[in-house]
Amino acid sequence: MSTAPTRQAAPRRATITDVAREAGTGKTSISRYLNGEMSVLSPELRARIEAAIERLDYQPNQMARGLKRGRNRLIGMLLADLTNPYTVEVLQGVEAACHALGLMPLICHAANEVEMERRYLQLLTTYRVEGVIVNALGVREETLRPVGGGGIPAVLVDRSVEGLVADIVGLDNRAAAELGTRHLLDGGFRDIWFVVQPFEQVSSRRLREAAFREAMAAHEATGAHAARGHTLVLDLADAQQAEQSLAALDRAIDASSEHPGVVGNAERVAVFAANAPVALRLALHLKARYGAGWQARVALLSIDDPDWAELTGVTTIRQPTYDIGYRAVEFLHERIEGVETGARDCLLPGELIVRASTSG
Amino acid sequence: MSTAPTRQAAPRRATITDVAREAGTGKTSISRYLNGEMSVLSPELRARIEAAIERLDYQPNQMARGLKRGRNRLIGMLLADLTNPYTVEVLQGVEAACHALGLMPLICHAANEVEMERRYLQLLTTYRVEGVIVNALGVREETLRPVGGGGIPAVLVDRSVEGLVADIVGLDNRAAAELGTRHLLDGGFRDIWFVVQPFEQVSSRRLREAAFREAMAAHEATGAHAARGHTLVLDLADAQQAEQSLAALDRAIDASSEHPGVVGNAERVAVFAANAPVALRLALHLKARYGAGWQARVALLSIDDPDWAELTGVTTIRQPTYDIGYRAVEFLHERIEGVETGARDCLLPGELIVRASTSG
DNA sequence: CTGTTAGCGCCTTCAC
DNA sequence: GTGAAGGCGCTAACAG
Repeated sequence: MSTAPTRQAAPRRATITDVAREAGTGKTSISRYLNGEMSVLSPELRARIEAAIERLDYQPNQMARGLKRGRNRLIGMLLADLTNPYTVEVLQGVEAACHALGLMPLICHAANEVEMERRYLQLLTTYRVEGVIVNALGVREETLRPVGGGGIPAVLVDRSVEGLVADIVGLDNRAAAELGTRHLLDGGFRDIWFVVQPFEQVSSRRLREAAFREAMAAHEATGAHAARGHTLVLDLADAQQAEQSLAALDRAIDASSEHPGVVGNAERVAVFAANAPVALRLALHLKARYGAGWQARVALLSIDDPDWAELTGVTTIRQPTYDIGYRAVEFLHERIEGVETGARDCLLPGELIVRASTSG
Repeated sequence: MSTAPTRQAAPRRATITDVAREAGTGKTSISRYLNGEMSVLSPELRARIEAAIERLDYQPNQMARGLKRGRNRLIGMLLADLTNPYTVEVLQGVEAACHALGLMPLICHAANEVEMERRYLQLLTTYRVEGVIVNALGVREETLRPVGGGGIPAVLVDRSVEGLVADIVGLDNRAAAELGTRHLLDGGFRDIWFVVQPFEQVSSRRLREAAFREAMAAHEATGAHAARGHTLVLDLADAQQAEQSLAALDRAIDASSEHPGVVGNAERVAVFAANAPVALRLALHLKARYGAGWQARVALLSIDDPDWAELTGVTTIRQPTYDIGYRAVEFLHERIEGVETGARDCLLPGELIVRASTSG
């Protein structure tokens, strides 16, 4: 009458067969029980199964189920950069939606390396994820080929991928950039610098920059006070380039005013950061150069609303990050379930949060 | 001679059987090829296999391999709170180590909800992960039971779990808290508030608080200038409680000095935040209450070194987060490979980064 | 209502 | 060197 083995070394997890034996029935009934087909089970059998499962601490093997059913409820989530708060916030929405839909996200962090991205993508297909949510680096369509037509369903977040037709959800970049630019213009700023990372590859950056220029041009056309707009490319991954860019900005600031603190917005340089990482880099640089009072010299405005914006009083345009993540999963889920509509765009609006930086 | 089907609807991924047929051989040889047993394959066959794989764009199904081999190279990573920059940084180390060791991390975010944590843990075992890295909430051992003895290998990050014996890697909390306290004491501060989230459940918080008190006591014993230490519990999840705590702090600050800006450290209140989320909450509150010049009133020091610390000139104790994540995976890997040593502790040192906040 | 029979895609003896 | 057969844990027809 040996009940429990004394040595608990590697107590191989109970399988469906074990449970069947324990309950004195066949595997089928167990399977039915697991899949909630209760109506087809006599209360008596059901009770026995319940007991057996309990006794053996049985938990069905998802891998095996997946293998058999051809769907494992796994989806991939490819992230370009987790140090960007935007990404983490989106992730929260993704997690929540996955949970609600019974999906399990496999999170992969490319850490801004294209090669990593490629490897992860391939790894994900190897695990037979049912779909992928991609917040891509500026990669080519070919890297994503397996994902697009004929491949596994994909939905893009924030940025599109050249040549790849897929659902995309993200900020309404045009509206957001315009909103910010207009806010600055309305505030009386006449010298506005739009600072953005190299944007050829990344659609959202491209769109923001273009919208900025258009908004400036539109303002020009109204004949209101003259204002000059500049686009400054800041490559956060290239120290050399970054230094140069920042130096150019410094020159503009130095030229704009010799009397910090007593100038109106018309004399103050406004800097419009295309996203939080850029804004942070700018703020750190400006503080290092102009001291704690740097904001008297420069008005910073940023797309994205990181922690420190409130703390430093920087005006921002907050993205509906949680919703972006949530919607992305919903879209993907629909695709997985077989929806065949053409590629959809889901553009969510940003929210302007005015703080001291642009009101001074 | 139909080569490619015109309709690419759902081109079921090629299986090992397809490849075998395409290469005109048996599945066994394909399997051998996949597992790198090249020496046992004639160059000729090997070439044919290579070609077939190429032609079919074949990628072995990890799930099936896992099912057969009993190991799927998946590990779970349970995170208490992704909004804490600490977590993200640790994650980077984890990702890197996984990559190096051929593991695939399944990342789960409990978002500070114990119930979520439980669910994810159960989900992870369901996917038959080979091990788990846990940055737990203040949960009971029972929740983690499946993980500990007899269950799947686990290694803890940052906090221990009561009653659970497992490897743990994290900051040397005692040394870090002592380092910070001494820095404050050396700076001449006489009124020091240690602010920490409810710490009964979380070992790292408990250790930091205890070390703080001990350091204060030790200072007392030296007979140097008198200094008072207070522990303030700040529950970030409870608005009511938080308000009260902050009010208590405010009273202390108000009492300490009526002449902001002209006081030395002896008159200035020092606040030692047990981690970044606490520090942020404090900074936001203090700024709201005392305005942009709040740092003239209060000296803030924090364990953790978030983005905004440099920007606002706050002194910090930086944790070796990347290494923590990396080591955690290494430990886990060893366990997976069968290492049976007793539970190990890996305590890594923090680094004091002195900024303006504590030098004024 | 319940059990039996085939596989899902892959690896692993064990023969040829 | 190579291939056929069996089984990992589970589900999905089919019978009873």
